[in-house]
Amino acid sequence: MRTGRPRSFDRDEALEGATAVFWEHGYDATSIALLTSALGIGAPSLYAAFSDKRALFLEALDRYLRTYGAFTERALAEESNARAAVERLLREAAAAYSRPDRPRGCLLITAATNCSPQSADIAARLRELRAVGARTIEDKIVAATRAGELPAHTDAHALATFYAAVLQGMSAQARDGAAKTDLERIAEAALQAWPSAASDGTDDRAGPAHK
Amino acid sequence: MRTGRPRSFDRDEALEGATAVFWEHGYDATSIALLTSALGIGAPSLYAAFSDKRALFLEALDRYLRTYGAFTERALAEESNARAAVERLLREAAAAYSRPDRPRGCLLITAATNCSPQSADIAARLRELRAVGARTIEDKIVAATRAGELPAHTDAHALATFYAAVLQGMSAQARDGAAKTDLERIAEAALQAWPSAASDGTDDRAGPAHK
DNA sequence: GCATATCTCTAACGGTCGCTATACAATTGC
DNA sequence: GCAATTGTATAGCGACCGTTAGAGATATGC
Repeated sequence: MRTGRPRSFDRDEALEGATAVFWEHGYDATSIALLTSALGIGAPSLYAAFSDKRALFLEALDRYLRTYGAFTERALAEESNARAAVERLLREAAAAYSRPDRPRGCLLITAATNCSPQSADIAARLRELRAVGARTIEDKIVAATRAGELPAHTDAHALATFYAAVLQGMSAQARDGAAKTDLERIAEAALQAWPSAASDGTDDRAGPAHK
Repeated sequence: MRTGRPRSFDRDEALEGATAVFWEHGYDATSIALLTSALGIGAPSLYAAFSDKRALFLEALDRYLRTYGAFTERALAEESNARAAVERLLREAAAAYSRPDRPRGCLLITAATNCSPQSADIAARLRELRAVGARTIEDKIVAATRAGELPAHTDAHALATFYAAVLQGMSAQARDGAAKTDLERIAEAALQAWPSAASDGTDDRAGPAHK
């Protein structure tokens, strides 16, 4: 067994708590004092377990994406139909962003919206990860278009950017206090922009999703 | 004439500069040092002219809403047709959020997304102003519904919340580096959710905007 | 028991935060 | 000219920032 005085707290529990604080206040506005008081541990213990604030945030982010935020990848991977995947994505986001037992909105979207110049790299990292997510949606749409599920002239990039924007808007609305049903209605409205299968690419209603 | 040593800078120019800094970094992440170096004036001059950081922000916010952000109110007030008003609102937002000579996105939407507990009142104020904006859209939709411009069963609150979310999503996308054309395509896609005039309230395509 | 290893606590580091006292500069009124 | 008034520059306030040294606590190995 490992020698020395054992840690007085559960590391994963602390990481969970830190995730919640970062989720609520974002990277810059979360101070070490806020973290230590929320976790009930001293600063030296926190530093011994997680190196420093930046590393702790990145680990919390990673954990978030593998748990609370994993529904996005799952929806896109598990649904074979692209429209069903996006619908599930939006509906699960409506639920995930408004859960009463968790901070509202999405950590990936909100945690580094306002940041000082010295944490610009954190903001850049989150932006990059959001771009990966948007790209995953776009790839799904491209594949569906090739499979004939969508009109041949579908502008996958524009459509993916639209749904990425809707997710960001839903996160913002959740933070502004929107109810789960409000978010669900946003999701339903956004699905109206999905190009109809009957479209031949000249249909005005599907305009923005075509070139 | 006014006695004493004259101010060495133009107050309104300084306010303009401060607006840009707050717009870029948000309230909390904007330090006095960042402001004074950007404006080229000393801290005592800034405090003499604007009281303190909070008052300066609120004044910059007020100025922003009367200038850069005024297009929202204008679009809703000047267009008699609700659909035309929302379309103009979204298109002007696409342009306003991506102007190369200004910070990207919307100050009202982004300036207090991440904030420490001690600036919670600033965040609350911005949230309140956003709610007023959403309410203005909702009122426009209610009036249009009464005028027969929209189906009688139109859910004005849901539709207004959707477009408020789209604006927030467009602002986020602009901050993430989306091009003006990307934002325009988001606007076009969002307009697909507008209930068709021919709808009788049982049309599935207009579902989310009806009760 | 004792050495060793690891964690926790108190206290404090240098740096930056928002903000301001004080001294000096520049103007008007007379 | 000189008093009065107001802005600017330097320098520093107390508070908090992220972070860590040093001392004490608590486990294992033998």
